[in-house]
Amino acid sequence: MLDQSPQKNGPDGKSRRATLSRDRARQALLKASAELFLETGVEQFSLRQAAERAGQSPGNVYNYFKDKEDLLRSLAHEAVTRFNQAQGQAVSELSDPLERYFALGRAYIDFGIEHRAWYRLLQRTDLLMGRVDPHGNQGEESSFNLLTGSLQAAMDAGKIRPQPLMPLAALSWAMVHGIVDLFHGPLGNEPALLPAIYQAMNESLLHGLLTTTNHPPSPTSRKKNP
Amino acid sequence: MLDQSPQKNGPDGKSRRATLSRDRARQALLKASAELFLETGVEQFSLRQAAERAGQSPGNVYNYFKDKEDLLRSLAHEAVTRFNQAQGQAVSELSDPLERYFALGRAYIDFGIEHRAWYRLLQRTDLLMGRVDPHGNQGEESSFNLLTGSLQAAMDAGKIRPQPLMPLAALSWAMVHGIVDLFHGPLGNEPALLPAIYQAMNESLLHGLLTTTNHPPSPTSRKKNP
DNA sequence: TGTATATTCTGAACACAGTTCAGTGAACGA
DNA sequence: TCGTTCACTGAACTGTGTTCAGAATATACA
Repeated sequence: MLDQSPQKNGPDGKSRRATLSRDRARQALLKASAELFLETGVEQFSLRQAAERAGQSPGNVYNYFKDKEDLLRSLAHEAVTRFNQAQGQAVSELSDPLERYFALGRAYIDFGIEHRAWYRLLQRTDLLMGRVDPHGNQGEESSFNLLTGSLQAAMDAGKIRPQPLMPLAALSWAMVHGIVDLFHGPLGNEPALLPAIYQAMNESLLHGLLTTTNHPPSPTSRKKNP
Repeated sequence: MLDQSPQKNGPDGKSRRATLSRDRARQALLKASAELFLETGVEQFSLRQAAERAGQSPGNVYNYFKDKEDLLRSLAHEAVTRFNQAQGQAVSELSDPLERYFALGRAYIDFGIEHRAWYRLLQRTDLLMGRVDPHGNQGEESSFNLLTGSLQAAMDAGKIRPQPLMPLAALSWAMVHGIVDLFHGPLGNEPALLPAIYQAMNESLLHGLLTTTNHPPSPTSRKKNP
């Protein structure tokens, strides 16, 4: 029931030209919005400016979108597609689950840093990682499923210690998202740190921080005072 | 030169009463703002409503703050103090560097989730982790220094593998921030995941994800194709 | 005390935001 | 050609941050 365009297909599909015009106007609005959005970012984005750029009156926007948030959500569909493509492409030629896992993380971070405006839009509209699938695209797999899939495969193959899947997936998500967010903010002036952070992330995740003979703990129990 | 209150102390300190009144009005404004802020959050916070709540006219705010952003920054000072206190308290009775490290992370996440509004304000004003020290408080140590300090101490004590400090600190920061941000957004409905994420974070960071005999890599070089 | 000066504060105004809606005008089917 | 439909405009409403002339008030000096 997520029809944000009140397409009232009259009986026997009448008013075809009108519908076409509808689509064209809506598309023009989306295109102008995307343009403006890339210039201003989410925070500064203005409905009126978008409408003006599309050659329409402000009020007309509400014939196509419920409100500003709805327009942004529709915009975000485009971003979600790009993001999913980036994620899919990152692992398209990799079969080793661990390699896929790290490639996903790297692609995630690269996308978030390179397409800052889009990423922030995805974040704002809760469309990140495809946990809320916008238009149920059957073709491309949800990014979150790619992540959980690679982790589960790595466990099944005995490459990483068996453990609950969701916490580990969420933790991985939090890591890459946190890195992106830090580079959008307080670390924005130090892009040179990124490669070193990559390395720290890889080594820490793979081998842990400890130096000594770390008797790998059993998956369930853990001692408190070593 | 960050005097946001244009205190023009005339020669020989005249107009004492006026200055006192200034402080009271400013304080009333800050108090009302904090109240309103906790109800609305950063995004919905309104200058006019804050002024009205403080019994002042909207324009008068600009006698005490440069603009809305400046008022929010001043508000954030309060939050930064609370945050630093939480961080300091978390490690006040711990001496083991690794314990301090994990306690900091846990306190960070707890603060971010419990005091959502304050945390988002800190994030927005770039005051998080005290990298930009607002009022140079000598008494309390910067939170970021607490983090780097515990990591450096852990390395010095030979508890964790030696490696560049800043990337690891940034990575740790990104992790906890990412977790907080995810629970502010897409994971907001699943607070039950948090303890499991804690455990995944601890075990992954300590021992790594790998199962097998992971010959701990030398600190500098790392093979690419094992 | 009375007067002059300085400071605090108000209230109206401006530009811009999102949103609503009565009315216009053009395309459409009959 | 006539009605009907429907995309669209343009004005209006509320609320935002911000500015500023001037009122109100407190201070300093006589």
